[in-house]
Amino acid sequence: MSKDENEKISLAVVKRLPRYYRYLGDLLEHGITRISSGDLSKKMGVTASQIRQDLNKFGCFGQRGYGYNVEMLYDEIKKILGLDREYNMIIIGAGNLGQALANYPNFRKRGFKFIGAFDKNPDIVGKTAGDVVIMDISELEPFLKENRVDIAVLSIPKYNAPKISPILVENGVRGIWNFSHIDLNTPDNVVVENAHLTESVMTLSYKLSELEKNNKE
Amino acid sequence: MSKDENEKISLAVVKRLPRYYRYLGDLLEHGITRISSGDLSKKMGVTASQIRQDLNKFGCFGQRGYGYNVEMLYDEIKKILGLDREYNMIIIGAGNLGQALANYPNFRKRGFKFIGAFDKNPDIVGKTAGDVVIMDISELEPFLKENRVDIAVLSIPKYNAPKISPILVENGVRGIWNFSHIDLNTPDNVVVENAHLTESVMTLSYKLSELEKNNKE
DNA sequence: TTTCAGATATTATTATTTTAACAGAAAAAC
DNA sequence: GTTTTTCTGTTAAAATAATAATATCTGAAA
Repeated sequence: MSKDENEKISLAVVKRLPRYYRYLGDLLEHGITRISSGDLSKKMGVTASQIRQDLNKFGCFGQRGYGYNVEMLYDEIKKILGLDREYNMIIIGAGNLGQALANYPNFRKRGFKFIGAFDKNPDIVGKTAGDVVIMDISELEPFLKENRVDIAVLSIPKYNAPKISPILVENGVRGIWNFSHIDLNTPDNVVVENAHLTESVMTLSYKLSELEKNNKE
Repeated sequence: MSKDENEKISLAVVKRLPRYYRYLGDLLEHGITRISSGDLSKKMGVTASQIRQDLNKFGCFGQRGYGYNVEMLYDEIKKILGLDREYNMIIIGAGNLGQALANYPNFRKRGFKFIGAFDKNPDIVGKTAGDVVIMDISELEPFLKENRVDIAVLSIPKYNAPKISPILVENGVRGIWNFSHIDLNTPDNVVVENAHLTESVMTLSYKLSELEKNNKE
């Protein structure tokens, strides 16, 4: 590797990696074995320079005069993203969204494995979400003590999240995928990725408003 | 307004607005009528400078020596985000995720109104998602010709998305909330907001890997 | 072999974004 | 009232990020 291993990679770069990964997967599916940053940039609508710089942060994966080997690069990004292992996941809040996630088959394919689901609503406790039976939320803590849980999906109303979050943290959960409309306060040894759908749709409505504003002018 | 109306606001700023909006909503709920950028910055964990600069892009909403009036600022951001109107939405792909979104009551509260849902799976056509009956995908085009649809939620497998997207565009849909794992090519008069959950969870697994890497050192 | 186009790694430049600084207006204190 | 403090809008500086430029390496064809 050409770069300082300890150099902190910016989130902007990291957030682009899954997209590269997706495009490389598509290329693989189409049997394309090599690609240059220039060609990839045309496909993706970004500058070739950015692609080269982004990848170069993690190592020298390309070859001058040749480009990048698709399969090799795909595997490298897979490793960088931590997709070369399995994650045990649980769902907290097995409502509509929680169940939708549990039923989504692609997660399992990528190594994200649901091993439990919890809810406080007695009407759905006992039913299944994906492969797992929904347990009562009171069983969460004992479950955590008996099972290694890497990621908790938090899809509960915002006012409940601050109660649940510490239980997760204290029992060894190190990753939280947060769909609740609240910012979690977690210690440094826990990582949170927010998936705030409401904020996403608000961004869309902003863009729509801008569009209409410009049309009127 | 202090600024050039035509100045293009960067997406980075826009993406922060919903979060301000959420915090202001919380303040309102707690009966707090005024707040300074400094106090808000402590709550939100961002710099006061950024808050002032962000807000100032849209107007002079604050008052020296006083701060910001919570309710007034809340309403202003609401307007900026285009949340002071209703949006007619449809769901394309009423699988687990589509149904979860249709059933989420907060959308309606915010003015996002589902008026239709479509799927090609005959097993679910005829069932209801939220308030609407799921129609066969063949009815999409006639539906669009008869109803004003502002936003289409695209939650279908990626290989179907390129077929559907032009139908939406040609029939007047101007906003697409894209959950499909593909980048849509749409003309300038259409806006797309991607909600790529897979990319989000990959970012989480990256963060987890970094965490573990640092622990080992 | 040698040459040369192709393509990267890397450095330099430019643009954007964030943070800091501060003058001045309003509110609060006295 | 007057003074002091608060707190914004705005300008300036610093830090990041994106783009462009370039030196260098590779592989293949002549």
